[in-house]
Amino acid sequence: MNAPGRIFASDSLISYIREDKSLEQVMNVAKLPGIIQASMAMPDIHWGYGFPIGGVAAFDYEEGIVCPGGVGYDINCGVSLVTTGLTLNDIKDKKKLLLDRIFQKVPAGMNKSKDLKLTKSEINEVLQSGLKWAVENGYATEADMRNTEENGSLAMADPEKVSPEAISRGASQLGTIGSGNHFLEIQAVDRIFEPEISKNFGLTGEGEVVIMIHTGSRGLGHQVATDYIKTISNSGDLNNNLTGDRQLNFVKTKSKTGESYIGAMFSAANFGFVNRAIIVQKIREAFRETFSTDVDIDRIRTLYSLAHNIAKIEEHTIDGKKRKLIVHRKGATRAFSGEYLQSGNFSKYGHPVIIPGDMGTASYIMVGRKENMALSLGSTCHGAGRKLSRKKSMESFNSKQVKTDLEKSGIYLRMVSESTIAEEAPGSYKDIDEVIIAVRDANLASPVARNIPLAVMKG
DNA sequence: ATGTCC
Repeated sequence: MNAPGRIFASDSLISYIREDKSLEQVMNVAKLPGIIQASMAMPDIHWGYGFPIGGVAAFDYEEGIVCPGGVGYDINCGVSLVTTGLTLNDIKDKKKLLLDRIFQKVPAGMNKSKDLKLTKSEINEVLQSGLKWAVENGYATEADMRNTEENGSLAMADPEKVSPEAISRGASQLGTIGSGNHFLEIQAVDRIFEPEISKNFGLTGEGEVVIMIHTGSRGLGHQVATDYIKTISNSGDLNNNLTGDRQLNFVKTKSKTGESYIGAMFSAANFGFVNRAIIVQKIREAFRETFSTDVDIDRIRTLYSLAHNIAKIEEHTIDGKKRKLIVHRKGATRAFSGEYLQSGNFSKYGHPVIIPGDMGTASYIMVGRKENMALSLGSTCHGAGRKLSRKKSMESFNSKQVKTDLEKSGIYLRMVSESTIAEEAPGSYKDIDEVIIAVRDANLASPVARNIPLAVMKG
């Protein structure tokens, strides 16, 4: 190993890590050349391809490497949270109608977008400029853009490095949810822990209705990851893999392939930001149709949108020296404090950090602690983290039973595929409250608010 | 995660 492993967990959460191969994966990542500080893992860590899900690893940007497996297949898988200004009481009679409308407008599962098919040159613009394209074309507001990581527009994106196959897969997937753990959920703010910060984030108070979107760059990002993992493993260079696991292939950032991957990965990330923003627009339409003039559409706002599968170029202080690093976060969320951000909307407390739970349990809005820069390169968890493999979940849960149980708790469920529901049953995941306590006690991030689900749609 | 197979 070229660096130690550093796992953030509580006594009870560490027991899950002993049960799967994620500890071995933390060790594999630690073998990568030039790894800075440590191969890190968040409390929701679990087994993934190559890197563990919940892993963080950084390398020098100029001299070091980039590893597509350290980002994963769903590039810019991430979360957006939308505030409505409405209370639980305002929507109680229309909860089902609202979710039905959204379900009608936002394709999930294998379904594609019917009304939004882009030409090749339009897709190139999406990949190049992300949310800037969405704002210019009426698919997002200026405020949506301001409240998105990097304004939803990664400048180093290079659409020419995205294969035609990836582009064709993405062509009719903007504004879609997908399947697996992706979802759209109507929630209510259940508890506010930090009233000052929650106000700064744009929350009105306990009981406010909010909407959470969890999706990424769909087939487009998946194809980008597949393309580059294949290119690197077929390059014949025996020095780009030390572990035998091709999902841990790496290349020098400044090599031709390294620069191409970064340009393609950032393009896919821009696509992911636009994907979530278009879903926000569809939510606005659904509110307008459901509440007519009773609701102020301008009040439907993006609280924040951010990625938890991405590699970013960031400046960090390492051994007292400022260095430009490429920080891989796979199933880990950026959580920068106000001190680090210095300017912009959230420079007072830090940017909002959105942490989804599984369906049926709570989700959190958090804020990064300044101590986390030295501890985790400004990172925190990305969710509850799986406890059972997809296969084990399918064997253990029955989708009809899951739906009945959710409805008993007052949670309305719309789904495309029954098997996804069994795969994603709440019992497949760790206890989100436990993960949040571990993150808080490790000084990575503090809870600002806790949300509970009212209605959920899945692929 | 994923047109769950090149």
